Amino acid sequence: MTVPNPETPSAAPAPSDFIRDIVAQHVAEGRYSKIVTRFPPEPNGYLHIGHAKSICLNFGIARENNGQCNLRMDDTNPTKEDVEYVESIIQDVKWLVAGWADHCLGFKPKGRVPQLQSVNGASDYFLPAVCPSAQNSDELEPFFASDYFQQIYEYAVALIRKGKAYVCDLSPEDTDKYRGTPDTPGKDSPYRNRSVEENLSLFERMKAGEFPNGARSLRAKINMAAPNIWLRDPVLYRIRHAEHHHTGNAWCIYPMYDFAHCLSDYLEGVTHSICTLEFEVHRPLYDWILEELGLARPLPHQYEFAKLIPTFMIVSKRKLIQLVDDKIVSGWDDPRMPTISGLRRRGVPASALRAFVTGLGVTKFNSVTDIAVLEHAIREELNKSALRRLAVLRPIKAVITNIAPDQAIELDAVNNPEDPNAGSRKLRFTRELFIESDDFMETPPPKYFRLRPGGEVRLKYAFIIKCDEVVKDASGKVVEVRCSADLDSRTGGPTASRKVKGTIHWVSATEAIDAEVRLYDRLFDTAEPDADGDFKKHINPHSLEVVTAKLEPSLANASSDLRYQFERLAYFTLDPDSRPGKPVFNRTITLKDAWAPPKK
RNA sequence: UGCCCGAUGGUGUAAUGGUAGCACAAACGACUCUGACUCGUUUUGUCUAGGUUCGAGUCCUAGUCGGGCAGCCA
Repeated sequence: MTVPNPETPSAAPAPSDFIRDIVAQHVAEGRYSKIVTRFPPEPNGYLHIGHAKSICLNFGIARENNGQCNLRMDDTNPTKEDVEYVESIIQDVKWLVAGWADHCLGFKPKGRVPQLQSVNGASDYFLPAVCPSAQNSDELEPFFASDYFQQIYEYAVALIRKGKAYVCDLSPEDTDKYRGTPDTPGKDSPYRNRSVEENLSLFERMKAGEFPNGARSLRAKINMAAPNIWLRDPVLYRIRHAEHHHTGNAWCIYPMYDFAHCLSDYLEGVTHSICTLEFEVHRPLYDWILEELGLARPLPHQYEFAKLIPTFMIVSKRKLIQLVDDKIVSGWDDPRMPTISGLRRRGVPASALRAFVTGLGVTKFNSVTDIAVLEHAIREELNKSALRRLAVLRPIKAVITNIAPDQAIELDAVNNPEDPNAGSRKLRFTRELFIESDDFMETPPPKYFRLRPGGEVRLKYAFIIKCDEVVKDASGKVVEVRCSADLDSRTGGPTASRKVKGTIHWVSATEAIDAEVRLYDRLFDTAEPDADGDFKKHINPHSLEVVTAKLEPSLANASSDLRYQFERLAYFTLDPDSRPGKPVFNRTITLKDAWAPPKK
């Protein structure tokens, strides 16, 4: 059975942007034998919605060009990284890409490191990818920059031999001072002109662990007066006596991002290295390193785009960590978090996330994306796929006085009006019901077309009822409404077509099940929570409200693989906290509500 | 007063020298056994000043405004 995939090129035009234009041109020129991109997170936090944009760009380009996109841990800083993050990243990427670009997901055999090969007579390291959908993925793993430490070390030695790198004894503080500022040139390190032999020996001793952290570094010898700060003899290697999550204690010197990244791209045969705008000024260094090394195969090139900044969210790993550590949220996967795992738990389908980010486009303009665009993408997807169910979040009792206490009337209810194949189910109508407290008002404002004393309303899939009597408790609060049903008005009945303005949802009080329902809302109450640098001041106090709701009985068998629309309310998904007989539902997003009750 | 990048409705984005279009948002209306969905209508835009050209959002020059860069972070 093949279901038309709305994301296939035939159904929707492939996205176009300045990076895809460049790739298309390279394909036309036959510049590379295969288009290879990569998604290279540092495992020092969970992936968030901003990463989703990068993932969709990199995997999208791979997919559109029969290429591949390698997942690579950019793990060159042992003091900040952890396997917990490695595992969450793998899970999140697989989830986002599943059924869309998993055939392009580049992994490698476990433990495999770059192999020496001969290219045009030159020896050359290379580590090709395999794509897991075609292989046994238990034997595969993502790429790790740390798997290349030996090769990267050898490249450093090659640079030293060329006189293009030197060991510097300046302390980190002095290195800063010598660097100058953006508008004043730096000055040469006193160690800049050491002999190749001395550099080789010192670098070897750095590797052997003879020096403490910070005592020496390996630096590229470029130009201390360069207008671009990153060309002022940047540090290539630093000493870090620390255990690494992937390489253990094998190394005490670790390459810096700039040195490791371009070489990792090269080793994997990456053709297009796509990153965010802040790396633009690093590009000359990226190119310098690869060019100086005289490598055998075609070189990768770096392209930059503007990252995603959504309103009502913060997208900074450092700040996200604070939300977790300060227990403002329950964890990285709290459904209010902008993390991929949070969005997943919230009930956002991967396809909606993909549709959202691809609809954004790719440019170099620093923009702010209205959260409404994300919400629209979620509703659009869920409207097509969610099963409709009846549920009452804040119940008040409605007694239908002309139904006998032991009577139960079976009714048909459509599962999804947008999808005829979703079928229908039976609902049982009884004398005692619950209706939404919002759906009854004793003294309603104008244009309120729900239930009121003496008024009529249709109960969805059932009868038109009339409110005859209102029962209040001692404090005057309405606790029950007593109504009579027009028994001819059920679907298909003689008076079914009677015009009644309002239709409300209901559940049988005698048959409904209880469930914990978590009503999530935006985590922040202002569009740009970090604009004043103090995002914690702007936490929305109503970002989570928990209610015990009354659900139609079929929801006892809800599946965590499915999405539900509680009619007239919102979309929901089952939370992993659910236990047999004790379901927990998360509100993904409300339905749009064009009715604005008059404000007092 | 260094270097790099950018600027199109409220927001995001398209137009690759030839009618400024699309989406979201907003407003109004139609439909409705979901005040949902769907459909229709409407409002709002090329940063400024020069120049090239028959013709400029697009090319050139200058300016203005915004972002990035001074980690042995990535």
